[in-house]
Amino acid sequence: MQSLLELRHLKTLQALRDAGSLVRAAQLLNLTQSALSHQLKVLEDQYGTPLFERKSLPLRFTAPGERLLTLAGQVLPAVDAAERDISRQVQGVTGSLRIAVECHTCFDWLMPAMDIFRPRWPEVELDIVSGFHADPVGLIHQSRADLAIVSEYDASESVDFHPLFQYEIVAIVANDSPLASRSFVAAQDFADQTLISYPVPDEMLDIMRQVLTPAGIKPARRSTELTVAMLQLVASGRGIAALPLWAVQNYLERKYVSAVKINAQGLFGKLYATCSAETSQRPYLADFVSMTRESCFLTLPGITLL
Amino acid sequence: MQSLLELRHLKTLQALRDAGSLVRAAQLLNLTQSALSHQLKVLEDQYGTPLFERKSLPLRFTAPGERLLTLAGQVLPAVDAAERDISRQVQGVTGSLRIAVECHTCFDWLMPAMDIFRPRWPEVELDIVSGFHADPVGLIHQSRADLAIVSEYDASESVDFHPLFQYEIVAIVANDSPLASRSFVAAQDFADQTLISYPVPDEMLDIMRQVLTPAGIKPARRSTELTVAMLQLVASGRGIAALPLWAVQNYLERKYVSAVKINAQGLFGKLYATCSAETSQRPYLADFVSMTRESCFLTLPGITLL
DNA sequence: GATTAACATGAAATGAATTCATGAACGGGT
DNA sequence: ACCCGTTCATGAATTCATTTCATGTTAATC
Repeated sequence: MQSLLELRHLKTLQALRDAGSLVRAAQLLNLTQSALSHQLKVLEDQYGTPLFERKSLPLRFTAPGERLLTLAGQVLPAVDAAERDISRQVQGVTGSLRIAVECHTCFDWLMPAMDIFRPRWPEVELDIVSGFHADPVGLIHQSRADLAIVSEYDASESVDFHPLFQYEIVAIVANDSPLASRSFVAAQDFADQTLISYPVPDEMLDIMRQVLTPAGIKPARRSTELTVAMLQLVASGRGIAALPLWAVQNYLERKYVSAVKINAQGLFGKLYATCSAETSQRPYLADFVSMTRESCFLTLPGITLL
Repeated sequence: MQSLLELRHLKTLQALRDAGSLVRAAQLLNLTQSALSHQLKVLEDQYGTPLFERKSLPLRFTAPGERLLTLAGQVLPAVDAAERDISRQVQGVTGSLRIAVECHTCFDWLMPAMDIFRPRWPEVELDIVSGFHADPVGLIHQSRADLAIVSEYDASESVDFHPLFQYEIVAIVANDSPLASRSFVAAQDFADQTLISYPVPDEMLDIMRQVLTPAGIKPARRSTELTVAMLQLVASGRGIAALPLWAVQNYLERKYVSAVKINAQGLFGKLYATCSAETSQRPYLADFVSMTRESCFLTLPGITLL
């Protein structure tokens, strides 16, 4: 009758609470739903009590479940802290993490992620390489950045790619637009529209790169830096935009504008963190990547981890 | 590069510190020395640093090793506490643990063990059934005791046995006795001696039961309640005693008396905790047994866990 | 009533931890 | 100095636990 509780179980319980369901928790942990189900069953058998109510949404934990979550809350941060301390003892970690971004919306999740990172690695110089760069990988080679957030995986580059997440990009149209009631829009629907976008080159926009350019369609363009401004233009009938679903969810719920799927299968943007092989070794890099994935998964609605 | 640190590893590290060597730590954990060696190697590879110095005695930990020990010190008690809380939530634990002992020396380790137990299970009524009983198992059947400490394993009894530990029983003789220089003594050597013992029936003394009675030897007896008094009698040449090595270690180091092995293979006393099947289920019972084994192993010199 | 989403479950497969069987290194004793 | 006993390391085999796969069940939704 030995305790077979392990840190793994505590992590599962926390993920379950944070993610709200076994399926989502499993994504967070890079495991299958089945694995978690088995794991929890073992624990419940061991303690002779259920740990959470399966039916209810939101998920509710039983008293023993809550007790284990409390335990996880004391234990897991302590473990994290200890492992970071050891990293410091072994290789005096005093590096830098200068991040280059090529997409505007990235800031929405990058800032919170950086805020979590900073106190965890106080001695790492954390920075954003200002401006939007068409070739962020170049910045890494020139040592002007340590990490770049990019939307394409290119195995041929001599850098490491760390998958982050995937999100759906939807067409944003005025509520009274004829497109608003369509089940999806295709490339041709953009032909006679003004595409409202961020002020970046074509090849940095997923909608151009993945949909319009391949179809040979080059709509009029109008650009602005701010997402709200783009939505204002759309709402007032000046054109159509293509934005991440998570970035506009709030406005959709308030029916400020309408969203339509792009193509029958939908259009998806992917994000990777890329850095030199050397940077990949740094303990804080792995921490940054996994922490970012986690915090994005928990805060951005409708994303999928890669 | 996920953290593969688990509670198991923290337990190993603590056992290593407490036991002072891999071999002893392995006994404490019911594992082989090899298992621990592999476990630690994995950790050291993971962190890229040794965790302790192998050569030095007493064992020394490196800074990262110490850091993990600190972590273990915060984490493991918290885990213990959480699991006890859950036991209470699941089955309101409000039982009793009345312990019957048949051997005098047992008190030496039983008291400290009880002192550790009490704060861990405040709601369990902890007691010693006073007096020495020839048939402690009977007390269990009569519900006059919940747990008995016995020295023989008898599978035919309708009670559960929980092995505790094994210790060597040595013959204690005066320093100037001719027996003192022998490499061991046998049954015949007791024939013309006075056996100094606790005031209990023959069948409760290992030396009688296992050595003298089988050989048909029945020496004169003289008895006293106190171990020191027995040693005093031996030292002044009044006879010979047979006592657990761990109980007399102090006196041997001060050369107050001499110890001699009994028979070529040595004489070993074994101890088991026995209780009803029902009592075995109680969560605090398992805790008492494992805690007792551990505390005895760490404090009594020269014992082996069963 | 079909359809989707979430969880459970048994069997198979994977993978990790442990043991077994050694070998090397160290530290007394004689 | 040389054995002898002890401790730890190591590679291969084994055992054991965890995870996945494939599928079943249930509940909620349109």
